[in-house]
Amino acid sequence: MKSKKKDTNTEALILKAAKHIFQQKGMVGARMQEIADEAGINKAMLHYYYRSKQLLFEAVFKKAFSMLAPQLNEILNDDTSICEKIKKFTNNYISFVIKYPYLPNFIIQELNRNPEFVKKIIAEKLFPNIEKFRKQVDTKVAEGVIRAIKAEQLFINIMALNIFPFIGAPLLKGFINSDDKTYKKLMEDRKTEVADFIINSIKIK
Amino acid sequence: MKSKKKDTNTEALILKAAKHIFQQKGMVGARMQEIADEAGINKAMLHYYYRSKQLLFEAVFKKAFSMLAPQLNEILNDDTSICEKIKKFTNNYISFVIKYPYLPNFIIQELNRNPEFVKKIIAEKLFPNIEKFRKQVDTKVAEGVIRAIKAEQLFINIMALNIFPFIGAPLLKGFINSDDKTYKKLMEDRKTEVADFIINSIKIK
DNA sequence: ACATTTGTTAACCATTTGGTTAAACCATCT
DNA sequence: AGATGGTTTAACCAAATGGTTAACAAATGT
Repeated sequence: MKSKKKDTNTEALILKAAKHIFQQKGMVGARMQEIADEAGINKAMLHYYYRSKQLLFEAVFKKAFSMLAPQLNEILNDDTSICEKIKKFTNNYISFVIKYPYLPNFIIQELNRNPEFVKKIIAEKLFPNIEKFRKQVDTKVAEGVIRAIKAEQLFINIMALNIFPFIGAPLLKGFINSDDKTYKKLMEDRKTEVADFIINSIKIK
Repeated sequence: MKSKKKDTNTEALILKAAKHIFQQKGMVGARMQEIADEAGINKAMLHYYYRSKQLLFEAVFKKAFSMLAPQLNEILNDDTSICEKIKKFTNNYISFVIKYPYLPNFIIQELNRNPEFVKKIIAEKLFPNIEKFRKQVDTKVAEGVIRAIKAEQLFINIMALNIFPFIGAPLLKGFINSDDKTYKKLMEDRKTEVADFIINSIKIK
């Protein structure tokens, strides 16, 4: 495609700035000029490297999604027991989101804005699949190890308990009357609390 | 009092159209012209009745929030037992959201865009409070009726399990490979499934 | 009946926004 | 050195957008 020189890679610089702005303000709220300013370069460069706002956005979105997807593979395509997976996943996922707090909200907000985008991503194989997890759950239910529950519902519950507290943070902070520090502590506690909650619910004692 | 002008209340017409557009596209994505078109009136009327986009938006947001808040009072300020509350709330809330599917996403998206808004709403007393619920949970934990869990965490879990499946629908539909009809069936099932899931987790048997 | 207030409209305005252009810049090759 | 070709910049543009204005229409009060 293009050259080899340059130690300051403008293309990567743009992507980094775009990631920051897009994840904070969303596709419609972000301004090309603001991205250029953040990258410290001329606005025309954005179009030189990425042609349009839409294409720049898609580059950012795909990169964000490709960071999130592997986290989910942990629960969908791992070979350990269900309880182990849940423990490992909740612990790792919450650490992950504390590190990248804008990520889940960004992805979900943009998917809601444009649901057709999902098909595009599935077509590019970035999407993990639930099949393996479903079989494992069905088997364990049949064996009587966990109580009767549909794999889909269990999966939705796991996602909800892990993801929502971050997306709904402003709302939840209002209800439970806590400042940022207190809330962050609650999230830290959830690294084990969530797994316990789920396992307590499904495990037959 | 009765006349052509008055039996079609323009102010209410605007609010209805604004609700529709804002909830679908958010504050930044919505266009004043589009709202005017949807209401079938001149754009200047929007400013005549609501002065600015910001004020029109706030009117819509407050109305939306005041619809959601009473739902939550059911779990925070009701006098029945915890299990009863959870059952009643999940059933009612899911029915409510199936009826107004854009509402939770709208509120959460806008609160994330502008977290200071929370203070404004709290100041206007639209916000339910967790205090009563906290006392009830603490008591029941002490009595040994439910297992040890912090009221805040239980509350977050209840919110997450009820709200997230709607906000994260596009994402979840992708993972579990289901079309709109199948997904809606899953949501219907959750009216009882969610309560069972929670109660199984906290009740001491 | 007429004046005043309230409601409504089309045309207009200033600013912002995504996107383009033409010229300049700069590293490399001959 | 000069030509070459990718890279960068300032200036520019057309469309869109939130908001305003002035004139007009419909009610209402006196």
